Amino acid sequence: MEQSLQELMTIGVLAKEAGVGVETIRFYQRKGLLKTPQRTSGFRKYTQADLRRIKFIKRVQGLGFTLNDAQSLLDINACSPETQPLLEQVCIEKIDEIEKKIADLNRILGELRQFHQSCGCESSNNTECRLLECFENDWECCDTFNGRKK
Amino acid sequence: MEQSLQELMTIGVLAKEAGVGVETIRFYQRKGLLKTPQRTSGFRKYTQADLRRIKFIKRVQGLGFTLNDAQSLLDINACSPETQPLLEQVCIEKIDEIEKKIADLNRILGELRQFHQSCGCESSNNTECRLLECFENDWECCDTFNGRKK
DNA sequence: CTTGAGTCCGTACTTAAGTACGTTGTTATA
DNA sequence: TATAACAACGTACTTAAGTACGGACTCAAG
Repeated sequence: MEQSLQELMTIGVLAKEAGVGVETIRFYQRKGLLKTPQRTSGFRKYTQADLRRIKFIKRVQGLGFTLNDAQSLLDINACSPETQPLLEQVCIEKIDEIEKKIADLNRILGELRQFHQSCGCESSNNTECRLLECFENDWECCDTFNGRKK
Repeated sequence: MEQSLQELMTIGVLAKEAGVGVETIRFYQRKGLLKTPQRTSGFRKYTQADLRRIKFIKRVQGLGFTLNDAQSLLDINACSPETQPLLEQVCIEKIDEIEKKIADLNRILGELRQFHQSCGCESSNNTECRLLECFENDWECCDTFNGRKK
């Protein structure tokens, strides 16, 4: 796992490689997401491991995790027998959270579709259907307002 | 549509009725989501229409819209033949957005479940499987790291 | 040797959607 | 009439995840 010294990157190169801004890296460091790198004459020097770490962060972030989540995941990075229960718990919690989110969004989606159907597009000559009322009472009002019975 | 004067509410009553804080109402007014109400001796007085408006805002907010979205929706409040295409477009865009979100979360969920299965709990003596690598390459690495072939 | 690009640092700003604070003014009730 | 409860106002604070700024420093190329 030795790092050949040739591959050390400046912050700018690392930023470009990782597809983030320089300031983002400084920010991550302030947050403790990246450990303080070695320096040569004041300049931060980064390794491939740092690059992997940032890519990891961006990836889990893209998966709906926060930076704090990412931090937790990084903290329990090695799946040793000790950290495993912790990791498992984090996973279970996150799975649960995402399942809830999906259920929520599906509910919203259903409601939106219903609204779109009954109020938005079908009836072209409805002067009575007002959005405010349509959004009240779980849309049961829409049909009435559109002059059609339910 | 006349408003009997008896029904005018103070900001506190309106807040309680709408299930929001007083400061939220002041904030909505500053944002232009509520038009400046009439006053009696300096105190804001609100109507049932204001209450409906706030309930509308909270409802569409619960549907995943932002306050700016709510503003737009309120602007095109009347579903007249003119505003209808606009309304329809807003709905379609939002439906699309939510569908994407759900698809994304489902993908994440699958990946997390897979990760949980292959890295998190099953294999108890894996010292090699590291979360970082597991999250790379869409987790195809996990099985390998756990010493099992795919 | 100079110039320009890159880097350093601390600090302030950004967006969204409020929440909290401190002071002053009004109203309803005991 | 006194006092508590409520209202008004402007301002500042909150969280998340950065982005921007300004002045100083360093490095590589011409």
